[in-house]
Amino acid sequence: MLDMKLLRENPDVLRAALARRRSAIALDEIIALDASRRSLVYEMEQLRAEQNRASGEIAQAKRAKQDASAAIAAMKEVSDKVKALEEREREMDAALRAQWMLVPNIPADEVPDGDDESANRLERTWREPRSFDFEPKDHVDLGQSLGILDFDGGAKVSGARFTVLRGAGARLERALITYMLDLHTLKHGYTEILPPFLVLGSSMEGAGQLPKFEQEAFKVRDRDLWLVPTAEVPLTNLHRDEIIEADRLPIKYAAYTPSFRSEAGSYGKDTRGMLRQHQFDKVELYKFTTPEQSWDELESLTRDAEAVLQGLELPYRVVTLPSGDYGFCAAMTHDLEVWLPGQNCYREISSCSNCTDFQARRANIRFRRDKKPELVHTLNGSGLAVGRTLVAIIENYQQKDGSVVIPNALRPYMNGLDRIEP
RNA sequence: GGAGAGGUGGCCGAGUGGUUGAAGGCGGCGGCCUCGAAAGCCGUUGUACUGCAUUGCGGUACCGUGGGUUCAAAUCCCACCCUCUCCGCCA
Repeated sequence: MLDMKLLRENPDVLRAALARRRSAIALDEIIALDASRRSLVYEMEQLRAEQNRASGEIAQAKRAKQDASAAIAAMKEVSDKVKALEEREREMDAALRAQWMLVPNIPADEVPDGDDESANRLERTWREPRSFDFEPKDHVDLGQSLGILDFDGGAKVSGARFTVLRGAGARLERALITYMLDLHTLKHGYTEILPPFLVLGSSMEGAGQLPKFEQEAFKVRDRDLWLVPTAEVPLTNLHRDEIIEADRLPIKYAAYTPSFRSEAGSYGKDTRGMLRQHQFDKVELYKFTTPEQSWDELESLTRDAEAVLQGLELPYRVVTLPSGDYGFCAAMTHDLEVWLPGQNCYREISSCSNCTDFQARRANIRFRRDKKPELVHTLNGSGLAVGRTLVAIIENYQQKDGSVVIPNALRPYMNGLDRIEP
């Protein structure tokens, strides 16, 4: 949620920013709604002030055993008026809030202008893609012939976009989770969190998932509980409605959770394999910082995520998303894209964003350094998407005979196993 | 799932329907005292929105949440949420 002051004091700046973001929000409507609500509130408060004044007088009269029935009768009228105004104010406030909640964060100035991923700005590339002296297969063929990826089993048990991992494949997924958490907690100074995988609707709102992305999320029937689409949701809400002492910042969390996404609107996209699933494991990095720190912290968070790929020796590149391609809460996003030989392209494996104060305002997360509490900045990034990392390992470490070599860094987590063979 | 207790400011804890933003205490901040500190004493101490105003002075709201009664609600009524205790069930 943006600061409403932006709407009142700098509507043109806001309009330009939203245009840059390719957002089709009807600002004029919101501006008009806000103005009429505010004049209504002013009128109501005048009447309330009168009520309070008269109420004191009535109390005094009663104490002095004087008759106050005239004043009480007069106040009855004022009271009715206030109630009517309250009713209207409630409606207008709800309408205004509903619309304002749909306004996305605005991109930072440094974000390149452009519509979609073709306008990505390449920041850096790490390692050249490996050259094969045979035709590399994709993870589907490899995983099935190795008996570690069971797509039929996933479909049988849960339908489309679910995969069952077996044997060394399941072990590899678990090894990756532990490896990533160890790296971030032991080397990068993050505190490990294991949050609930079901959260309240209010938590989804606090993190910006609702109301806009309702159809993207899975909900428990008849209860106000949602399956987390990312650990970002519980992590954001961990400090909801808090005022954090400034010397505790930055707070850095690393959390493993599965992520549940309905992937509505992506029918026919990535249907083969396990690149796009309804459930995937992810280790998420999350930071609460001061406004001054947040841009540096975005860079270090991105580096922390990169360290996972470097540790696994997987070739990747880092891009900055263009203005028209932003997540709802993000002011700037770096994507990490890993090279997938089986797809012959780079694919997103992590998305690292500075949400500035957008989430913090919704979730009411502040810090105090002087007298006045100020909103924190929040940042999040995958460190990494575990399922896609598994895919990247299978495809990048495949051998001519169809086996897959285990990256050195993971062998301690695989009980010394150095290769998965049929 | 059954029975009971309770939710008040950063924390603890009072609060008869009428100058209650809310006693008291703790903590925090400022000061006195001291070579310095502790103790003691004095003072101060929320958030949001908003009007005038640019150190400041007002207004409104906020006592789990949402409704209701009333001229007036922390206080009365209703619903819901959460926490705790006991019983049952369960990994």
